[in-house]
Amino acid sequence: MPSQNQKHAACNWCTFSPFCIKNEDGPLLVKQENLVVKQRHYLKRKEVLCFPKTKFRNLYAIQQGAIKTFHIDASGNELIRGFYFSGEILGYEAIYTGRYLFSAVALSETIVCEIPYENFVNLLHSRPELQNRILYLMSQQLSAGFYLASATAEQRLCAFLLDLSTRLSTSGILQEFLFPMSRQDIGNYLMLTPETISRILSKLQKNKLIELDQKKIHFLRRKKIKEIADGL
Amino acid sequence: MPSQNQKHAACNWCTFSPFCIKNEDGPLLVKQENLVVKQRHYLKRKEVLCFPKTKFRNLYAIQQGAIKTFHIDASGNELIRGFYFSGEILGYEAIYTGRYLFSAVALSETIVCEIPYENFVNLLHSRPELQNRILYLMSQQLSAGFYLASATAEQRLCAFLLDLSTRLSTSGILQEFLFPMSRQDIGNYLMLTPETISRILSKLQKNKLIELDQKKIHFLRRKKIKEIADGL
DNA sequence: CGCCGTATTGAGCGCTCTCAAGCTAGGTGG
DNA sequence: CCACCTAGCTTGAGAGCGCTCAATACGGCG
Repeated sequence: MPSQNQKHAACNWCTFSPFCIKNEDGPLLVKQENLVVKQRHYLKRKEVLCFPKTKFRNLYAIQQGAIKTFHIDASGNELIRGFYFSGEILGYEAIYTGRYLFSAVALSETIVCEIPYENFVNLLHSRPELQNRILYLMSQQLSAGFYLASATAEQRLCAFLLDLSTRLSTSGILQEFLFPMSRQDIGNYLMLTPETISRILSKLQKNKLIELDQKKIHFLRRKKIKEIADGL
Repeated sequence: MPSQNQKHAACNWCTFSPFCIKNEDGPLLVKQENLVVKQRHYLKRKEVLCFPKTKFRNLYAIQQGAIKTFHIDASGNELIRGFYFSGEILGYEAIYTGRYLFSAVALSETIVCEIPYENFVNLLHSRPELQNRILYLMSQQLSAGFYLASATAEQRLCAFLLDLSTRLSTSGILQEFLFPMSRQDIGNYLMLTPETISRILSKLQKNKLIELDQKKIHFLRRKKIKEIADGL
């Protein structure tokens, strides 16, 4: 379990922070103005945050760690809908149906802030200046993962690597990071098999565009990777 | 140009109607409480509604007709992001960046209601009860096109056909409708070539699951189509 | 150390693409 | 009214990318 004396630095870049009064001690239950009640959950790897078809009650802000959302199709395949990292919000899709559409599980030890939707709505009503912020946040998610439409496996994977490198960094762009998810997860997300992911990563390494060491990836020629992602 | 004396029946099922006072005569400029000003635009086939990178000012409600949004990638391919039909809203993605991300063009003669974003926000501030509605609408778009992740061409196309049949109907589900877009557009949207679309449609017809007559499609065995979409 | 989940690498197959040739429907002008 | 033209659709043959199946290697953890 992550140490509790980290003063929750992640809150500083959480997209939800305008809705949230920071508290450095980080008690499990935080009550502020009776409006947004946050309860922190500490999840172990593979622990489930929510199940599909269960009633939608909370949005979740990822404070630390990583979450994947997915559902299992009729053939038993796991279709990954998205990844969520520090500072990102999960759950907007469920507002529409009133039920969660996907499973959400932790990819590593993860801390999430639970945001009861009812309280969230009440806060929005009482503080309309926050509306623009939430419109902004939801709009942002509408254009997420645009590169999934790219034609080739190499294009999609390169775009995904660049996407990860910006989202996993807390400030600016990283030339080096650790994959929070397995090759299998990457493959499911990009509609490819883990073998294909592995082969392309090996090829990128052979061509000196990246360096790989297990979960660690280091960009050697980011610009070239961007070109591949954009389709030359 | 569509006749103007249709009393705008489309407004009845427009998802945006809670924001909008209906007016049967349909003047080009509608002012209501100085809040949401709608200007109706009559677009001809292939006419452009907005360009990528231009400043975001308006949301658009499709009153009649059909719109496609797309952008051109570095290789010159047209990547289709979505289709919008009667009663649907276009433009949420642009809130985030403040600029339109895509081109939007009419697939046929189309009437759109222009909704200045600034007025829309003002209305939201003054009538917080509409907030839930807009959260609902944006949430809905977050799960649109989920079937794009399906593995095979046949799965994606069958899911697309079912999606179209519900969205093109104004009430309930249609067993018969006209394709508003070309095979090429369908292909671009589903990451397939027009030849593949054509071949699969022919195969579905040969197997007596659908009947085809040019742009017209008729479902003979909807349940079977659903099974294919779901991956058996 | 031995186990098991995950990653890598290889060989062969099949789905979808590419390229190319007809086909159909709608529009235009004589 | 018909000949022609064009754009979009259909159909076919062959190629290639990514999948399947399988063997091996690696690494964390008991």
